[in-house]
This record gives sequence, C-alpha cells and structure tokens, in this order.
Amino acid sequence: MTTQIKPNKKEVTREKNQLLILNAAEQLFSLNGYDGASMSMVAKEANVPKANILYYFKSKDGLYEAVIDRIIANWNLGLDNVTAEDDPAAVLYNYIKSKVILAVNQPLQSRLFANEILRGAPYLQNYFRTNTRPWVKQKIDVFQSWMDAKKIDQVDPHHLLFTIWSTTQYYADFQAEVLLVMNKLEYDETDVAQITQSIAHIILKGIGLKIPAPNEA
Amino acid sequence: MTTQIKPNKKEVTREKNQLLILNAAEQLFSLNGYDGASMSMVAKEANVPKANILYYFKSKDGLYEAVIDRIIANWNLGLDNVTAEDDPAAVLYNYIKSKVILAVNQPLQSRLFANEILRGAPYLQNYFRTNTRPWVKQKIDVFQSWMDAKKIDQVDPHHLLFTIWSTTQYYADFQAEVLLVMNKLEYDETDVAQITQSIAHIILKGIGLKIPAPNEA
DNA sequence: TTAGTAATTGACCTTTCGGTCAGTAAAGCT
DNA sequence: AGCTTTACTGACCGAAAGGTCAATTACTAA
Repeated sequence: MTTQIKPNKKEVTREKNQLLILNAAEQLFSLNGYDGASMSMVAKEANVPKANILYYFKSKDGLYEAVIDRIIANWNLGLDNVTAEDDPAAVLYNYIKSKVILAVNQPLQSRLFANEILRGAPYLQNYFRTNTRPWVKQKIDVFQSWMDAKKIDQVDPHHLLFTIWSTTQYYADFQAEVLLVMNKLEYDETDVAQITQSIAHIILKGIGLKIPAPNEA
Repeated sequence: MTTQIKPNKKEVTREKNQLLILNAAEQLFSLNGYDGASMSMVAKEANVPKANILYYFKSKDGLYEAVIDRIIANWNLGLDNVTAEDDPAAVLYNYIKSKVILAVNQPLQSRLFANEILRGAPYLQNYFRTNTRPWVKQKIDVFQSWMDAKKIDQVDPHHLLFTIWSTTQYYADFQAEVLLVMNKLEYDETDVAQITQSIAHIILKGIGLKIPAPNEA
C-alpha cells in the first residue's frame, strides 16, 4: 500500500510496453494457438524487439501465462451472489444475455480458453480446480434448490450449466463457421438480441420457465 | 469399377502404411492442432520414416488435407431425408442422441474441426460453402415449415441448429473442462444417456415438444 | 533371371524456433 | 556532474521445423 507519488518514468514505459506486448500476444495466441504464435510474430505485432519480450516475461511460457492471468483477472464468471431465493428466469436470462454480449463483442478471450481446453487445459487445470469447481458447486446447489422448490424442471444441473456455456460461447469460438453458414461477413447490431432471444427462449422454456419481457437491466 | 483381381503387393503395403500415417496424424492434429503436431511426431507415432510421409502426401499441408478429407468422407451430417411431414420430436431426439454418442465415443474428429474453425477454417471454408451451406438450407426449410404448421415454436431456425450443434459437440471439444468440473477422469457408460436426456429435455421442451419415451431406434 | 521402373529412406539442406548474453543506453541517487 | 544500477537489445546459439535428393531397395513384366 505504498502510495506512488512520483510516477517513475521507468515503470511507466515498462507498463506501456508490457501492455502492447500482452495485447499482441492475446490476439495471436487466440487466433493461432500456443504453437501457432511465435515470439517474433508477437514482437512484430507489438512493435518491440523480441529480446524485450523475453526480458519482461522470461520465456514463451511466461508470456502465455501472463496473457492467461490477465484474462482471468478480468474474468467474471457471472451469476455472482445468486441465491435460491432469486427468480430463476430473470437470473438465467441475464446470464445468457451477458454471455452472448461477451461472445460477440470480445471473442478473443473465449477463443484462447477454447484453444487451451482443446489441448487438455495444461495451464488452466489448476484454475479450474481451485476456482471454477467451487464456483460451479455453489451454482449447482442453487439450481438444485430451484428444482426442489419446483421452480424449474428436474434436469442434471451440470448439464444445464454446460448447455448455457456451450450455446453462448459457440458464437465466439466458432464464429468463422457461424458466419460462413449464415453467409455473413461479421455480426451486426441485431445479432446479439437475436441470438439472446433464441437461446433464452429454448433454455428457459426448456426447463419450464417463461421468458421475461425484454425490459430489465 | 475395374475389379482388382490381383491384390498387387505394392498397393497393399502402401495403403496399410497410409492408414497408419493418417491415424497417427488425425490423433496428433486433434490434440495439438496443425502447428502443434510435427512431421517427426507423426512419423514416430506411425512408426514410419518421415521421408515416407512426405513421399505419400507431398507436404505437411497435403497430409493435413488428407486427414480432413478422410474425416469428411465418413462425415454424416445426419438428419438426412428429413421432411416437413416427419415428426419433429422423434427426428430431433434421434439427431441429438447420435451427436452425443459421436462426441463421447469419437471426439477426435470433432476436435480437429474445432481447431480448424478456431483458426478461421482455412481448409474447411470451401467445404462449408459447398456442402454445409446447402445442407443447412434444406434443414432450415424443414424447421420453418414445422413452425408454420405450429408443430414447434417460432425460433430462428439457424440458432436452433447452432444450439443443437453447440450443446452436443461441447462434450467432445471441451471434454477436458467437462471432466475437470465434474471431477471425473473419463466418461462412463451412463454419461451418454444422461447427457442426451438433459440436452433433449431442454431443447425439445424449449421449442414446445414432448420428449419421446426412450424406446425407439 | 534380369532389365526396367517405382517405392523407399538416410543424410542433408534452409529456415525459423525459443532462448542467451555481452555490450550499450538510460535513469536514479548523491 | 559523476557514479551506480537497472533497462534494454543486436547479434548470436543449438535445436527442431518442413522439405529435398541421391542412393538403395523392392516389385513387376518379359
């Protein structure tokens, strides 16, 4: 908690350069995967000497971990503070909506995770074990209590969660396929609403809920 | 249609070796992606000299294309011959079930496609344009006619299709995540039924259908 | 057999990979 | 200003990548 009065020129340029590098790396790792992105590609994209990247991040692994750590730091699994007393329809609708917005507008993170998991999640294993698993457990419990209270249909809560994740992330990870099949060049402004509506309709009605009128935060 | 009377030893060993190579390549490309799998890894896995692979397939690209071509050749998009007169519930239930079985038992192909699409589908673009798109168009039409006949709810047919694809393929492509979250080492025999049941419940009910009793081919 | 042809592969090539390091530039401190 | 220390980077390294090729080893047909 030492308050930094003096901006310290060294640290400023360092952080500026690290930001350039991390952004370039995130983009390249997302599109090409770990093996498909080389240090020199990152250096070129970030417009810094390759040795500078190694100086900051020690190794390619170190850079990759830094990229992942930054994503995780800003990563919000959503559904925070959800309790058995909350209204399932509103909660799930908002969750789906926020995940669709993320998928359409910021697909890079989702794709980086997808690349990771396809390889067996070598770097994310620990994160899943220590963070995702407890998070999931808590949500599963809420889902189950909704089922016990007959608020939603009895379905395996894990698979309900996977259904929400898969349907929403699909528009980020498989964007290329979606656009090719729909014969579009990119998503347009109406797509987020369209996708949210379709997914929410199917999933909410699919577990015995009504779709809330589209007019709440 | 020339009937091959003489087995021709050369061709026999050639095809045997090509099979070894293609199997090894499929496995390695699926797990590690195009850039993550090297020719020497494939050679070692297939137990043939590296130069032999180049002799058969000209280049790494050629090998990759051959792997993709073989998958596509055996690739059945399902839902064949489906018409507006068919029963939506039975058709969709069986489609979901067959896709879940594939995802759990033969995840390699799905993962190879996932790797491809994550990279923007450089090799599959053409396939999507010439094969998938017409296939989709026909299915969309059937879905739409079911909606017009009030047999199923009005939902964007594309997104309905994507919902089925995403939910089922998730168990192949993101197997590592699914298993970590569920704290399992591998899928067991009950999982296929469990997954099928959950997905089918949500999607079928989600578009206004009843889940067929689980007793038809 | 044997000549002719195709199949095969060990050795080698160039390029690029991730990574090191010695030397230089730039702050920071007194 | 001068001295110390840290930040940086051009040049280089060994390993591994994809790919070539000349030499060798099968087959096949006559």
